Amino acid sequence: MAERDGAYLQIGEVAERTGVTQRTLRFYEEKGLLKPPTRMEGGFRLYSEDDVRRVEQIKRLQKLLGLSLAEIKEMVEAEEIKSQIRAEYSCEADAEQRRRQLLAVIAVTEKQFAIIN
Amino acid sequence: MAERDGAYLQIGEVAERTGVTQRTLRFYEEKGLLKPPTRMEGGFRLYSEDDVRRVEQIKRLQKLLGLSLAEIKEMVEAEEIKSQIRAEYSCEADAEQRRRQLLAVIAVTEKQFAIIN
DNA sequence: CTTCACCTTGACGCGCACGTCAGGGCACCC
DNA sequence: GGGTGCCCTGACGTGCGCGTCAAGGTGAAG
Repeated sequence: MAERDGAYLQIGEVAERTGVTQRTLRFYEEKGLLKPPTRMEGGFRLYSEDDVRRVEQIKRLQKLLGLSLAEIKEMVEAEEIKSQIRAEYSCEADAEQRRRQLLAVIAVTEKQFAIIN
Repeated sequence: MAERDGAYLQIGEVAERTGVTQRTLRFYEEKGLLKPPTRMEGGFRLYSEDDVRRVEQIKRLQKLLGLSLAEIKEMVEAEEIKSQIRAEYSCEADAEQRRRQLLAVIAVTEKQFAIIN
């Protein structure tokens, strides 16, 4: 039943690509940071490119901003809701995205201010 | 032997001012993030305003940039060396400070870039 | 000299973010 | 059917950054 084999990745490949361990990927799933991926009949996890991008986003938020996984989870859940909204009201979702970018810029600017004193 | 009493603070006052606990102050000292403060005869710690500023700097680096205490310790030690150099070659030290500010700005800009994608 | 708030040094505990086995199943190739 | 390599789920271990007692010393007031 393997349709478009190349589009899905096993956990080991995702680990190698993103630089996190398999344990970490399962841990993120357990904590609700990654949605449970599809599985093959045997139970092996099959990740999409979207999942890979989300892992990279998590790493960025964690390493660059020092956010906890709980905080990142909230952001991820907000993303979920946002994309659901976008599916129905696209222009509102775009505004939401712009607002989020601005908030990020503001946060960074505050940091800059604090560092320079 | 108490000359200029008001210039020195006990650990409880520092804790209240900076918003960290007494435990945290002792922990930072233990880990080399704060230099051992002067003591009164009985053993009570006496902190200077400089110490207070350093605690606030540590909190900034920790909360805003998500640095580990080990990383912050390295920065603090670099500060130490820098101020020693400044005592001897002041113009060179100023250049060093400007370089550090620029490095901070670059770090922040990289973060900004990463967040916006 | 007593009282009471504040301080001291251990030492154990805890939540987070995983690491690291143990014991077993699955996929694919020969 | 037998390897070989990748995967599965527990479950316990680990380092960091402190929190939290325990047991006792200090300092200033009365």
